[in-house]
Amino acid sequence: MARPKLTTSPNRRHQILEQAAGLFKTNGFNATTMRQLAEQTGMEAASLYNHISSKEELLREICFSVANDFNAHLLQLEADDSCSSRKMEAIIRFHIHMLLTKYNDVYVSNRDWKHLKEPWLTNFLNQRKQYENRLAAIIQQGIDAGKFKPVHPHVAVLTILSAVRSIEYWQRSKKAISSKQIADDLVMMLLKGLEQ
Amino acid sequence: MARPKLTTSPNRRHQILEQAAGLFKTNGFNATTMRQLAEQTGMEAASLYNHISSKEELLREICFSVANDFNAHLLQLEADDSCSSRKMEAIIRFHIHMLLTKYNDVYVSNRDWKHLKEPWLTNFLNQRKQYENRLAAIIQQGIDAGKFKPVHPHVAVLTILSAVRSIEYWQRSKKAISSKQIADDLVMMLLKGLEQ
DNA sequence: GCACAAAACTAACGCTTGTTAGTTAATGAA
DNA sequence: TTCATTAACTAACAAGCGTTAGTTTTGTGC
Repeated sequence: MARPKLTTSPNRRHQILEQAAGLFKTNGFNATTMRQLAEQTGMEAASLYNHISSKEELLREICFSVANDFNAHLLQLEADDSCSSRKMEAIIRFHIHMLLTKYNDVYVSNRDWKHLKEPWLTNFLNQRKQYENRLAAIIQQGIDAGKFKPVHPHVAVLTILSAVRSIEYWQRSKKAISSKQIADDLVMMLLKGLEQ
Repeated sequence: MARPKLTTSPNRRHQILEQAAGLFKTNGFNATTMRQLAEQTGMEAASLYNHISSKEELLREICFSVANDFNAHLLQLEADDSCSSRKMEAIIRFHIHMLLTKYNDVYVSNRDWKHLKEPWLTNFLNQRKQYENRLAAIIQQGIDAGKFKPVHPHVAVLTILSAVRSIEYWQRSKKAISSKQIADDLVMMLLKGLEQ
């Protein structure tokens, strides 16, 4: 009667997920084959299906893991009573932190979410839209308080989120400039502007 | 002895290229099939090869056409003797203008250049790196003149280029906010910052 | 050592892909 | 008319894909 086994099974699955994130990042979701992934994890392609149910499931776990992290952080920040400026700085720094610590996952989630299947695709997009709306609300509060320039809040949100993604380019050659320097420059530029 | 024909041939080829850009933008390069492209242009997949030599050739023409436009504009701007701030604003506005007027091409070039084959891939990357270096030089001049904050110029370049790509998200639903408003907000945020 | 489930394997299926080969109808110059 | 050229067609190939089926090995609890 099916006793639980407690072998290395959960580790193995986690290991597959990590390798998948690396391959997805490097080659893209579509261009990554199950045979490549199998080779990296030291087994045959068919054997992967003892641990996962489909290729898309791997992508799904990556995307929603990242989405959950961002949602959790924002939820915690919204409860805070600091001013809009500090909140926006915290958000920018958290995005940078996520890109630095979970580079593969965030990169794949940013680029390959289109390959999610329904109903998860719709769910993912709804979560993202909600996230952007909540950021826009924070910016609107800053504008109302006279702390931010009267730009359209949604434009500001997308500008900031796009700008933060420039970190993706630095992750590869992060020797030349320190992560802290990049993060500080980014926060400065986005909040105070490039001009003196 | 092979007299030139002057049929509709060049138009047909140009039409294929336009449809390809649209499909690449919507579905991505890999996910776009020659049979889809054939259907859109009203012929069979095999017939396309009377006008083009490969699928990648279509991508190549798109990418290098965009690269040429950006290079030409920068070359012209460098000859100008306006200050660094005006130059950077002109660059930002030109990127926005390109995204608005050649949306499909710029979008595809930004995302799908990875699928170029050698030696064009290397050539494309070299051109892009050179372009970024020339932008960084302009920013460095601004810093030296005390007009820009002393951020690392390459960080500033990538931040600005990434931020400008947020326009991609607006192109779809451009009814809510006017293009001019978005462009002005973007220039303001990047040069003067979000904070008042 | 026996039973049994987890996890590996081999083999193959069904489908899609970009592209080629060979053929046919239309067009325009000589 | 003749004849070369263009541009369409049909058919098919060779390769690669994700996935399934069926089988064998491995490891642990009793």
